[in-house]
Amino acid sequence: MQADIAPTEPETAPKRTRGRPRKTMDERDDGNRRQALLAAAAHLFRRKGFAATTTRDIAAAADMQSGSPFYHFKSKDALLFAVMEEGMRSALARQRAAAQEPGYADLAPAEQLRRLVGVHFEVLLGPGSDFVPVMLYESRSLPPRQHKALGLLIAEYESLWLPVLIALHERGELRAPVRLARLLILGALNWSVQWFDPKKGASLQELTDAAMALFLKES
Amino acid sequence: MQADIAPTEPETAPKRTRGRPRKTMDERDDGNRRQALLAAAAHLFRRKGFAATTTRDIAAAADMQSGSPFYHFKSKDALLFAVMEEGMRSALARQRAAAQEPGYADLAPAEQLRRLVGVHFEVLLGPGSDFVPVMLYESRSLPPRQHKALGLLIAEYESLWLPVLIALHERGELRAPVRLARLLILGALNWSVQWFDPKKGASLQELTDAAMALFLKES
DNA sequence: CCTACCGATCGGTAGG
DNA sequence: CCTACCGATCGGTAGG
Repeated sequence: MQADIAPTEPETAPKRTRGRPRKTMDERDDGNRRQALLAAAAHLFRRKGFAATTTRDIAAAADMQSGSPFYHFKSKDALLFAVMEEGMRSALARQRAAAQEPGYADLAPAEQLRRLVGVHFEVLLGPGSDFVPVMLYESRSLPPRQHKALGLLIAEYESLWLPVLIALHERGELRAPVRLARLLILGALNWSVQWFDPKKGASLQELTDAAMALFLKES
Repeated sequence: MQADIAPTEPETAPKRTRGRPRKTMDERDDGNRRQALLAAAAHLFRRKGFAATTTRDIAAAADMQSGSPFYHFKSKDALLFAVMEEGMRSALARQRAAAQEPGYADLAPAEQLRRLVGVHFEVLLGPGSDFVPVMLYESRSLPPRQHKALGLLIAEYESLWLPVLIALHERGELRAPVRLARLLILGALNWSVQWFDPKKGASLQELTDAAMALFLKES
């Protein structure tokens, strides 16, 4: 997802033994400093929350000085919004890609739901998954205007689930009312951000299986 | 908890027409100022988050001056912990009361789960339900020591669910692995804090029904 | 509990 | 992007 042209580091003299690596030319000219800021912000916002994270924290994590984030982003709010927007666009793209794989349309609804759930867990818990969790847990920190803009993307994402849930409901494999079911199901998945530990416990595959077993009558 | 020997307030003339009501004798002597602070803090922490809430905000909401909260609580952290602890103790007490109603032990496991779910929704979304949501969504703001203390109460609360889920699993009414099922189920319920609107949409009863229909094979 | 206040920190900016 | 800096705000305290 992220371009990561890792340069060699031509430091002529090894001056430092602690601290993060100093920026080299390659890194600087790259125009990827904005991405570095986004990734640092996403990580810190997820770990400490938006309000408790300092723009100085973010700058340091991206190896910059305290004022430099404002060269790339107008404000701290703008950084938050950019993180969330990137998270949602990426999530949407991944779900759409999964739905466009050959043969997807012929799958049984239960199998289609399994794909949705699996991709959702990956987006929430897989590698590089800081962006969407920030979106989920910090949206109240957004100014109203941007909150509304985000809402459109969220609605789009949720709309991907509806036809599948309707089909399952019609077949009797999902008994709860469809719209409430969607809220409850997404809640069950989203909450995993709070407790999932990649270093121990279940794998994403096991999680997906458990969710399917929990929600569906037959599968 | 704190002695509160409040003097009478000999205002000879009514000077104000705006602003929240001035404390009267009854309110002041009460020793309930601490409770007022707790309720105000819970409300604001839930709405804006812990870090984004100012001790000045809280003081104003409890009709005090900016320094006064620190007469009742050692620090802002202490206030947060008190909110969370009260929330968990109340939730535990309500679940235990529900489990002690006559005939509860003879209920089918599905019916016992329904009680657990119903009380859980009330604790999260019913009147005066600011305390537990704060606990759910702000626990990362707690210092480690208090985070651990809270963890004990949470474990106690979760332990109430296990026997019921095990019984359901044995009967084939719950197919997912019990521990994962508990995490997913509580997640589905807890997430309702994000979207539930008491003024429109489903009632708590409908929510409970939908959750039961979603999770259980027969009921 | 209020008054008056302090030291630290924070988001953001000018100017290069 | 860095340097140097500002104004505002914040948690907390002394002293009554």
